[in-house]
Amino acid sequence: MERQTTIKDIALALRLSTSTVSRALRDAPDVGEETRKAVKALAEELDYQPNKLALSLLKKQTNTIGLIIPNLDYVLATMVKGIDEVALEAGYTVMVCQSDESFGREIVNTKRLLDSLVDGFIISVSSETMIFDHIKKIQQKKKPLVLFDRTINSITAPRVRLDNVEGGRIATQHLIDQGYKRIALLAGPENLNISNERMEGYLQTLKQNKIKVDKNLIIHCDFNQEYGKMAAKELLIMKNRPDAIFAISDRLAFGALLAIKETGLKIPKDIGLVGFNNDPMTKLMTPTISSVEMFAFEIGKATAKIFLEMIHSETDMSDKEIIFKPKLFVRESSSRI
Amino acid sequence: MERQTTIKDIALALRLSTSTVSRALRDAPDVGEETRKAVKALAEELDYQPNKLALSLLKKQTNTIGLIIPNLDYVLATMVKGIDEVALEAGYTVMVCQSDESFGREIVNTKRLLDSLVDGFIISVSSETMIFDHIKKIQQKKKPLVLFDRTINSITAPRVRLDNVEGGRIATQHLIDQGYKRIALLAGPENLNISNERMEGYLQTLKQNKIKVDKNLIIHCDFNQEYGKMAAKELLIMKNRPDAIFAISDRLAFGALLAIKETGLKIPKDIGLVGFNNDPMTKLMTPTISSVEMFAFEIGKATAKIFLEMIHSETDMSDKEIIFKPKLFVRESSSRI
DNA sequence: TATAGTCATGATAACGATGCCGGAAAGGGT
DNA sequence: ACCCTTTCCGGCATCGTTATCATGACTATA
Repeated sequence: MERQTTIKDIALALRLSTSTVSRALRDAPDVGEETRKAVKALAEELDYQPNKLALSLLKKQTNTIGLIIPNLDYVLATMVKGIDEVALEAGYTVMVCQSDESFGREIVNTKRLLDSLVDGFIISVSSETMIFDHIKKIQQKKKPLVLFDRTINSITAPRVRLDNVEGGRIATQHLIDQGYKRIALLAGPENLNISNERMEGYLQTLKQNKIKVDKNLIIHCDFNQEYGKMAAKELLIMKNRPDAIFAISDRLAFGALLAIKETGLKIPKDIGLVGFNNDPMTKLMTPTISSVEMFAFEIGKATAKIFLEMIHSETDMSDKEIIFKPKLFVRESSSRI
Repeated sequence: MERQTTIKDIALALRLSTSTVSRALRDAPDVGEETRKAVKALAEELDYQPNKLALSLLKKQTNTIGLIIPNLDYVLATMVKGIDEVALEAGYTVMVCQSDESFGREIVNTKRLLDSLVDGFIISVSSETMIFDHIKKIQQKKKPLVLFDRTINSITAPRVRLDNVEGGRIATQHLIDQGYKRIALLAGPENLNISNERMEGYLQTLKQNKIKVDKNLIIHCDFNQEYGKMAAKELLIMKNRPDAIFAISDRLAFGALLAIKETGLKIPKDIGLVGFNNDPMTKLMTPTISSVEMFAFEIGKATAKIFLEMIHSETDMSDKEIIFKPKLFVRESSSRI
């Protein structure tokens, strides 16, 4: 690890004080024209780069954002890309930490990032997380915090998310419109609010259409195609099996698709299927799968923008909430009419 | 941004010097038992956290790894997870930067991370990158550097990668063993060595089996299912169409699958298909797609381990190379016998 | 000609922590 | 009574940079 050239080296070489060199480099006034030129020339020659650590220590600002996410699946990777793009543009670097859906890891990550003195946090909580002390701690330290995607109601902070209830509604209504009568729900983990909100939309829509809710048609499982397949199997062997499945995520829908194929049922004739996320893979399955687009990239960008706004303006934004409207892409798996 | 308690606050409150407080907190000798207890108690009470910036400045070490990757697709996300896991364990934080397959972005990211004084770099280059000055600069500054997955031959640095030639071989040989005669290759960008290595394996195997290479059966395209589909279409409408396609990545294979289906050809009877990466999705397609497993998670872990070794030992490791052996998972898309 | 006002620069403290050196007090051995 | 260890602690420099204030040399004005 080679020693970096510092402002002091330049000062010494030019018989100037560090103050003058510092001013010259920053184009501050109060520096003679010749001096400035000489300093800049030497800086260039020695490949001088200001030491960010020293600056951060002084300014108490690291230009770094701590990003904590549960995993790196298609949706989150896309959101990260959106966040990254906006942050980079604004001169911020993002430190991505995966909690891997584990509460413990999320706490460790939070602590680590707090210690590293990131300027603030952007968080999507893990599915295990039900206690939010670690997040409150961030706020106690008065660090900017923005929640996105999987938000938390008991924490007061700006949030960016999809209107998941609406997403559940449009998916369910679409299935009903296609003539499906017994619509099952493949839901995510029980305490995950994005899942519960989509379920809420599902329930509302059934009620609105005067369809009685059958609790047996609602199954919770982790976001994993294996579980999705098993859960769907369970549904399909029921004596009074559903004639449509609304999966709360495409991963689950993919699993369900497999299960359906194994039973020999025809899609969309015997059974309909709608997923969520609009993963590009939905277009590649046979049949192609209808899915709810959630505008992950846009959500990512909006999240980063709010974060930057929080950093730069001192106004309280804790009640700010940006909600994106979902859009259903109808494909073969649910087109019966 | 609340003011953090510092060692000075504790010193002042306890009428001690900062030196003593510092020693007490670090369990250094030369501190009275009572003093130590008092300091620790107060530190606990005030929720004292040492300022990492100050430490980094002093020690010239940030405990941070700069990770530059071209994108966050399934394979890379899995590798990142492996790197993350090992790094976290060792007390390092990873700064992930996506170059988004752009040469310019890769340079910007490198510069940014260099300025942030990361302790070293782990890099998988973008497909556009053909000039490596930015990477040489890292080495000039004597920062540890490990290349992984998409490595570079003209740079002397430890590297961790798959034996891609072997991967190309086993996939091609498998297709030949299944009785396919005209095997097409859906390759990646022309200057990407992982793609070229897999192609090399393909060519070697054809030669070994005394099959003449038909240049028309080799198509280069970006890693994107749309392009994969278009390229496959091109192949399929040839007068003398191939009876098997070896796609250099599963994304391309998925595209090819669609194209094949649209032409009405039967898989694996009329045409065979093998992909690369063993993306979980291969198991969900209809038919399921044979694919070459590349042990992404293990490659990630091995990469991080080498990096840590480089940091901690002073021995030169620039010729270290870890090569993982690929493994073919045969599925329906190529099982004709 | 004295005084005020530029202009260019230097000196010093500060950010938060550690490492080294030195020194006071207490105790032990001769 | 003297010296030498130990034990415990404070002072100072340091990391690289900027902010604030001070200084010196000119120049313009009354």
